[in-house]
Amino acid sequence: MKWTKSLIQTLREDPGDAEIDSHKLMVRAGLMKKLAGGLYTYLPLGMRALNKVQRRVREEMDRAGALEIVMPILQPAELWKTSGRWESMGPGMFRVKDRAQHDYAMSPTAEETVTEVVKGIVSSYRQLPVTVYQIQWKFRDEIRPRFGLMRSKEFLMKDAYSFDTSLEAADASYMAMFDAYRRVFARCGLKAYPVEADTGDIGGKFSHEFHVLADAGEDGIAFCDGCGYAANLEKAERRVAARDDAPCGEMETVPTPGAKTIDEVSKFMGVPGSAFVKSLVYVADGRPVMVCVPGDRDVNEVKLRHFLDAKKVELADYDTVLAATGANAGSVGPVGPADATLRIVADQELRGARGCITGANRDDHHIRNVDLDRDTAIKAGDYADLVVVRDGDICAKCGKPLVIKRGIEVGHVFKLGTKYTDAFRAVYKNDSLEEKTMVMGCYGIGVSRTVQAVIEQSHDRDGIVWPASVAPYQVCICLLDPDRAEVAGVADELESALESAGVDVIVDDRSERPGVKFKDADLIGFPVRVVVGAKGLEKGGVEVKLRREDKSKTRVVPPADAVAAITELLAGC
RNA sequence: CGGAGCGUAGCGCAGCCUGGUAGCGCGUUUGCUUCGGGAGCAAAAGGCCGAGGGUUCAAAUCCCUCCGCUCCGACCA
Repeated sequence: MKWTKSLIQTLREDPGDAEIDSHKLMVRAGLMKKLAGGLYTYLPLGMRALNKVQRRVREEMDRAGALEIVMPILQPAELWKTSGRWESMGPGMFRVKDRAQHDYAMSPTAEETVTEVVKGIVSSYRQLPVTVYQIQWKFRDEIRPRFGLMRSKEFLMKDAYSFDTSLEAADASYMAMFDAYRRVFARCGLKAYPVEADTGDIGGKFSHEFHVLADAGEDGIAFCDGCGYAANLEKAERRVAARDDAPCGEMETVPTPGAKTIDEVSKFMGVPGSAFVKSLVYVADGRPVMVCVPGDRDVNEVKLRHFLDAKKVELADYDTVLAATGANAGSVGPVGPADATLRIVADQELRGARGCITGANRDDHHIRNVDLDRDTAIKAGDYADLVVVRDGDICAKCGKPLVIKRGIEVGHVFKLGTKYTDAFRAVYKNDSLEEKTMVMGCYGIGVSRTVQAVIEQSHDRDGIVWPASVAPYQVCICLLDPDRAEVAGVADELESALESAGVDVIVDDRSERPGVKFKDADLIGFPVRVVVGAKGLEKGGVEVKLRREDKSKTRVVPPADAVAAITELLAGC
C-alpha cells in the first residue's frame, strides 16, 4: 500500500473535544473521525486495527470451539417483552418502529434473540453443549457518551452464548471462554486482569470482568497483593473487625443549625466523620428504606440492591425523606423514625456501635451517645456489607490490605443460569426423554473499545506504540527520496517481498521532508519503521527501527536481508 | 435530567465586553529555494460566523427561542 493512496490524515494538534490520550491519538493519527456525539467513522487505519482485533477474537473463539453466526441488529419487541427487558432496559435501549408501527429494539445485546434461535434448533442433549458467537454492532443510548470509543452509542461487540445440559456442564463452557478471553487479550498485546464482578441487568449469579488498568478507566477495581483477589468496586468485599465499644451515656439531642452534610456537622461539633452514622433514605422497588453506614463511608447501591433483593434502588427524593422520617435530608437518623414501618438496614461495621452521632429526625438537630443496639430499631438481621471498599481496607479472603486501581472493562463473562431459557422455554430432551431447561452463559468483548484500550495502554509522547498483532500496518517504509528511481525501486521491491511474506506494509511515498515522515510514523505507531533513502543505501542498506526502541538501536541491513530481519523483529512485538 | 462552558474555513483558535464590509496558526493548491526528526519565501483557494426570530440605519458582536458539542453532577443529606 502506498501512503499517497491511503486516505491518511494526521493532525498536528489535539482535537478540542478529547480528554484522554488514547482518544486524542486515535483522532490525531487519523484512525477515526467523529460524526456526532458518541458516533465515529472508522477511517482506513482505524478500520484495519479494528479488523485485526476482530481477527484475534475469531481465532480464539474458533479455537475454543465456538461457532460464528450473525444475528439481526433490529430485534422484535416481543422477544424483549418475553424476558421482561423491554421494560427493565428503560431508556438505555434504542427503539424504533416500522411502518406498521411494530416495535423493535436496536440490539444492545442478544440473549433473547440467541435463545430464541437456539431453542428452535436444539432439541436433544446430543446437540449440547454448544457455544455460538457473533461480532456485531451494538447500540446503547448512553447517558453520557465519552472518551471516544470508551463509551459510545454504537460499538462493535463480540458476544458469545453457551448452552449446556446442567450447571456443572455450564461451568466447563464458562471456563473455556474464560481461558479464551485470556488468550484474546494477550494476543492483542494487552495486560488484562480478570476480576470478580456484579452481574447487573444481564442476570445470573457469577461473573468476571476483564480489565485493562489505566488511569482513564471508568471502573474502580480492588486488588489484593496477598491472595490475588481482584474485584470490581461494585462487588469487592472487605473484612471488618468485631468492635468492642465502651458503653456510652444516655442519648443527648444537640442543635446543629444549618449543618447538613457529615462534613459540616463534623466541623460544627468538632468530631471526626467516622464517629457519625450516616443515614440515607433509599427507595427500593417503591418502598423507602433507611440505610446506615459509617460517616466516612459510601453506600454501595449494588450491594444494597442485592441485600434487599430489589430490582431497583435509588436515593429517595426530599419529600419521601420527609414523609418517612419527619425530618428533611441532613437531619435523619435511625432513632425513632416517624414512620415505624420504615425498614432500617446498616453496614456490618456498625454492629455493636456505641457512642456515635446520628441525625435526630428533627431538622437541624443531631443526637450523640447513640448505642445502635440499645437505641435504634436496627435488628440483628439488618446488618450487612453495604459500603464501597476503599484503599487500605482488609481483604475478605486473606486479611491483607486492598489496593484500588482503575480499569477499562474490555470483556465480561457471565454464568447466566436459566433466566432466559426459562423465559423462552428453551428445553431439550435428556436420555430419559425428559424435558430439561438449557443452562446458559454469555460472554462479551468490546472489540472497538479494545482497540482504544490497546492505545491507552501502549503509547508515549510521540504517539501510539502498536503491538504487531493489531497494528494497522506492521511496517512503514519511509521512502526518503521518492524521485530517485533506484531508491524508489528498492522500496518497491521490499514492499512486494514483505507482502509475499504476509507482512502488512505501507510505503510513505509522499514528497515530504524526512522529519514529517518520521513524526507521522511515530504518531501512527507502526511497530517497525524502515528508512529507504539514498544516504542509507550508500552506507550499504536500509535502516530498520522498532517503534518502541530508541533510534540509537537502528539496524542497517542490506536490502536482500531486510525481509528476514524484519520478520524476526516482528515476531518479538 | 440539573449546572457550567463552547459552537467563527478541513483542524486548532482570536474577534463579541464597547455593533460599522471576517482574522491568525496548521492543513490544502501553485511556484522557487530547501531536504535525516513536523523547512523558508511568494502567491492563491476556502466561511449565509450552529439554526430561527427580534432590536437597530447597520448584528459574528445585543436580546429571545431552538439545535449541537464538551465538562461536572445525577447520590453521601
